[in-house]
Amino acid sequence: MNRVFKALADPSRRRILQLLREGPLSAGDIARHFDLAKPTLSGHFAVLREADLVDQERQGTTIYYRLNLSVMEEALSGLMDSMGIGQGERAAHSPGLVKPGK
Amino acid sequence: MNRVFKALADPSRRRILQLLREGPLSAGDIARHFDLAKPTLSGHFAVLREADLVDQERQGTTIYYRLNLSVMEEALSGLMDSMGIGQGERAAHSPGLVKPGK
DNA sequence: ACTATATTTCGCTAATTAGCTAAATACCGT
DNA sequence: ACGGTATTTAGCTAATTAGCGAAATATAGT
Repeated sequence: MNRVFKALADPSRRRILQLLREGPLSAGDIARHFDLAKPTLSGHFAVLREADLVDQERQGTTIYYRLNLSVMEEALSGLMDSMGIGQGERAAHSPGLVKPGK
Repeated sequence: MNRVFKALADPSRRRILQLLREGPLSAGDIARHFDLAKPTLSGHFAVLREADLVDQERQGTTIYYRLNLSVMEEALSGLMDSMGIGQGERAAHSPGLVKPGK
C-alpha cells in the first residue's frame, strides 16, 4: 500500500494513469504524450507495475499497459477509511474540533 | 495538489494524520507515538502544513496541530474523479478492457 | 533577568529518485 | 541470419528527502 502512494506522488505517473483510463496503451503511445525520454517513462511504468496499479501485456513487439482500477480504488478508499472520510454511506464519526484541555 | 500527494507518500506522515483524526494534538503528543527525533517530526509537520493538510495553532508554549479534513477530501475525490472512480453517484464510464487494434 | 519547557531552524549525511544517453533484449519480417 | 522497431536495462548525474544532534527561538513562570 505504501508503494501505491509512492507511485501516486509523481505527477507524470498520475498522468499516465489518467491516460490509461480510456483503455490500454502501448509504452510508445504513452511516450508520445510526454516530453520525457523513453527510458525515463519505462522507469515510471516499473514503479506503477510494482505498485500493481497497472498490468503489462506483451503483444508482439509492443507492450500494452492496462490500468488496474481495483487496486487504486482499494488504496484510496482504504486511506479515506483510515482517515474517517465517509464515502457517502459510512456515517462520518466526525470528532469535530474537540478543543484540547486548554 | 501535488504537495498533497507528496505529503501522503510518507508513512509517518500518514500516521500523523491518522492520529489527528481524534482531535488536535501537540507536536510533543504526536512525537510520543513515534521513534523519531523531534526535529524530524517537525519537518514532517512542515510538509503537512505546506500541503495544507493540517493547521497549526499556538497555545502558550505548545503548538497544536489540527487535521484539515476538507483539503484531504478534496484531493482524494479530485484524484478519484480524474481516474473515473465513481464515488457512488457518478456512474462509472468503465472503458472495460477495450482490447487494442490487435 | 533567569530557568524551564516546547518546538523549530541549522548544518550535515546517507539514501532515494527522476532524468539522461548508450547499450542490451525481444520480437517480427524478409 | 539480418535489419528494423519497441522497450528495457545499465550506468551515470543532479536534485530531493528523511534522518540526526546541536543550537536557536518562543513563551511562561519566578
